[in-house]
Amino acid sequence: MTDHDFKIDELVDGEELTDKQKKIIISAIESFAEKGYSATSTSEIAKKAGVAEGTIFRHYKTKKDLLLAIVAPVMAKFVAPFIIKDLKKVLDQDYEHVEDFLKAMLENRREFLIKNLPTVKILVQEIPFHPELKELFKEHIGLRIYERLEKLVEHYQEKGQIIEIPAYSVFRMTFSAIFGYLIARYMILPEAEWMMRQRQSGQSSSSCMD
Amino acid sequence: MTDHDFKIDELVDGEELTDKQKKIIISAIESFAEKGYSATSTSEIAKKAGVAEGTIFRHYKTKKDLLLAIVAPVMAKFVAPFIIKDLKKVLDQDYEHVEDFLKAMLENRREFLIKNLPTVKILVQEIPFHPELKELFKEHIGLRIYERLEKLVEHYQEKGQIIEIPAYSVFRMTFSAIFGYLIARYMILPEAEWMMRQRQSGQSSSSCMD
Amino acid sequence: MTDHDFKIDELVDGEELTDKQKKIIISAIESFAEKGYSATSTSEIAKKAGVAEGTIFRHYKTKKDLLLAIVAPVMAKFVAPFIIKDLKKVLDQDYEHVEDFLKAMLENRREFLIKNLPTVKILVQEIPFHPELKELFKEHIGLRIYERLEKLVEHYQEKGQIIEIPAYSVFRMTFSAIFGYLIARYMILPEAEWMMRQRQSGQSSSSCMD
Amino acid sequence: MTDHDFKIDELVDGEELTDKQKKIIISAIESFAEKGYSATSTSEIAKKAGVAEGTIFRHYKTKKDLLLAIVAPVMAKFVAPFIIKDLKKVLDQDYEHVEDFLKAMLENRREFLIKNLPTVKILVQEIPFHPELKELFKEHIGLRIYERLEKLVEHYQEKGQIIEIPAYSVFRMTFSAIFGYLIARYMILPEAEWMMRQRQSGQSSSSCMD
DNA sequence: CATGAATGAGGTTTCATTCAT
DNA sequence: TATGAATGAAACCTCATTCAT
Repeated sequence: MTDHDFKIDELVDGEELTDKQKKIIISAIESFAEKGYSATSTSEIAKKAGVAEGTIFRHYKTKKDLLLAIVAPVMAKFVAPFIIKDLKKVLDQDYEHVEDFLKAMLENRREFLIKNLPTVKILVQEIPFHPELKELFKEHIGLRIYERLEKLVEHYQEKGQIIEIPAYSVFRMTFSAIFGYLIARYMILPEAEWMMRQRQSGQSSSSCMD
Repeated sequence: MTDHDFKIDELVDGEELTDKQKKIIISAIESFAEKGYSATSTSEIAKKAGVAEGTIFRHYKTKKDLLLAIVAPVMAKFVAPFIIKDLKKVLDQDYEHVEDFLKAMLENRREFLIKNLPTVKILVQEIPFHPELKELFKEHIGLRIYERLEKLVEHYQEKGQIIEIPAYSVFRMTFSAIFGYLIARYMILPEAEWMMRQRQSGQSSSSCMD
Repeated sequence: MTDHDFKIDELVDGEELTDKQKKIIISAIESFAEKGYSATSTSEIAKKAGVAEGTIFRHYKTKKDLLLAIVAPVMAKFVAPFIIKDLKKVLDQDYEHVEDFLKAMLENRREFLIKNLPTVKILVQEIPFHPELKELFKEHIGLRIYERLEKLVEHYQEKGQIIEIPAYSVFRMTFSAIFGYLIARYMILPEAEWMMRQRQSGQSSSSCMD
Repeated sequence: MTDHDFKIDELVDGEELTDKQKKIIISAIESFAEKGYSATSTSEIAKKAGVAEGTIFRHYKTKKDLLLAIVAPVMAKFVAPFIIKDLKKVLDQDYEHVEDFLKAMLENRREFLIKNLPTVKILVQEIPFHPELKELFKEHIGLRIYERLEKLVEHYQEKGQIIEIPAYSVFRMTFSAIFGYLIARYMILPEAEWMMRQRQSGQSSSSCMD
């Protein structure tokens, strides 16, 4: 599934980007993640990217367009593994138990998150402030994924592995638990380096919970 | 424990605040929570508070001082319940099992979070961008709480209720799980109203997981 | 009637303008008249007025607001003499013949134009490019004056002094003739100093046609 | 005399203009007339013309060159009818009375103006702001026409049809009257569609004064 | 204490123009 | 010849902050 991400990576990022455009994107990601969208100035991005300020606006009509150009692909990539055709069957045969499914999902999305840490950080930080982002998120996650997961929940409920409560409650709880954990673990805690008194480095441990 | 919060409330918030000062704080909280610190202008806050632009700076030397004046108290209130003297004994007698302790803590901090939603939102949103905030957080949470919790972990480890891994690992996992959940459940999901297709209202359910 | 203009002058211009505001208006009039609205930069106006650029925007939210603040009063002043109550009677007794009325009007508005030359110039130059200006003009000139003049035309038609064609045709012809003349004479020709080979100066001659 | 205009049309406009050049000119005329020279951007012209931004500058070194390329021909065309050799004789035999001459001139130049409305509009709008334009105008109108008209005035003064005042005064008055009228009638009034309550359409009436 | 006019640095964006392709 | 990416100066405008009243 990882290679899935990869192909989409190429499709979305590599598509027809001039050299300077790439530099702009990279610089913007760095600065947005570090200081936040509002607190980052376009002149700063330009300087870091080694281009003239005007160049940014040739490629992205506004500063917000630049934000969207950064954040939209990570949404697309985020949903990719859920879009596999006939999801139900595939999962059915792969994962007898919900726990297996959840484990796999956690693992899979954790990898994704680590690989796209700064971009996801920007997305999570900025989503509350930009209606456009909310809309994008709704389209990608809401309308595309939610209904698939709903079926999935019902499937496992039929198998008696999930209690009989509304699917959206299951979803809400699961989402809060899994993504809450990922966000806290990889995006909030790492800022608090002071906590790491013993082992410093972020060993790419593969255990599910560390 | 709720009344505990309350006393501190008075101590910190009510202490010598002029009428205009209160209006400023309220307006600032509203705007910061809605648009973020950087994207909120002081003139906007002044207008919403019904005071002159200069008045803000009479009370808070800089815009960042205003942010700190808002965010510092919620940190203080957040740690309050952990500061009870002789925490060990108290907890020891109250909670035979870790699960009970965790349940109580989750419940207690959930109440706190709900009561201070906008302010906590601001704190969580802005902490990554302001070294001063990180420092404050470190002082409050890090140095005051962490060592207490460490002892607590060791206490439950001695009782055989927690496996023998470094205390900081236990802390990290627990923190990620509990606060990740709270953040996702109360600060991220509520933005996505679209998800609520069936039951709309946020019934103040008291079950631990909803 | 001249003193009429004057009182309005005070009312509109002098009303509550800070010292710097006046300087800004004066500088803006000068620059707009000389180079046109679009070709004049706010920084230029600020420099000429001896104020910071930000000061302009404290008083006029946008550059266009500044233009309107300059141009709106001259419209108001322009219509003033037509707003005298019971216009019909007054004119009736004053001017037996249309020619007398037209002469008086030409003379009167000529004085006005000369006294407000730069501002009127700006108005005439910019009106084609700004829908807001057109709207203002329509309100002031169109709806207020046109109907009064219509009655006037009918009045003189009854007296047999104007041929029986639609009032708006009379108005259009008269307006074109009188104001076309004034514009050409006082706003276009003076730019062509080369033509004045003999007598240079613009003596404030009072003959009706010179 | 109309066909006169035509030949010059070909001479000036058609001379060696590539397809793209024509499109650029047409787009520029449209935009300049609508928004003014300063408020029109070259990129806008390029887009409207369907050419690359750089293409404009391949043909016209600067934006102002483009303006001149548009405005210079209409000046040339404007003077054309006055340049007929032996003007004096021709006019002498054609028009016994000044009134006839003026009538013919008004009629003739009105046709010209209507046929070239957008370009003349640009010329009239921009002339006050561009010394180069004033210079061009002076060369064309001033030095070429003025002296011819001076003779004409003297001719009619000798015939006793014009009072004995300096020729330049006659010229000024006549110019103001005729061109003021044309400008007001065809370039200012048409912007005020609100005035046309009765007859909407601009019937190409041929009466001298409508 | 409170005000709000004033500031000037800095923000985003536009624009005429150049130049390698 | 035509293109359009790149430029950087300058445009309009915002903002946190100061200070005389």
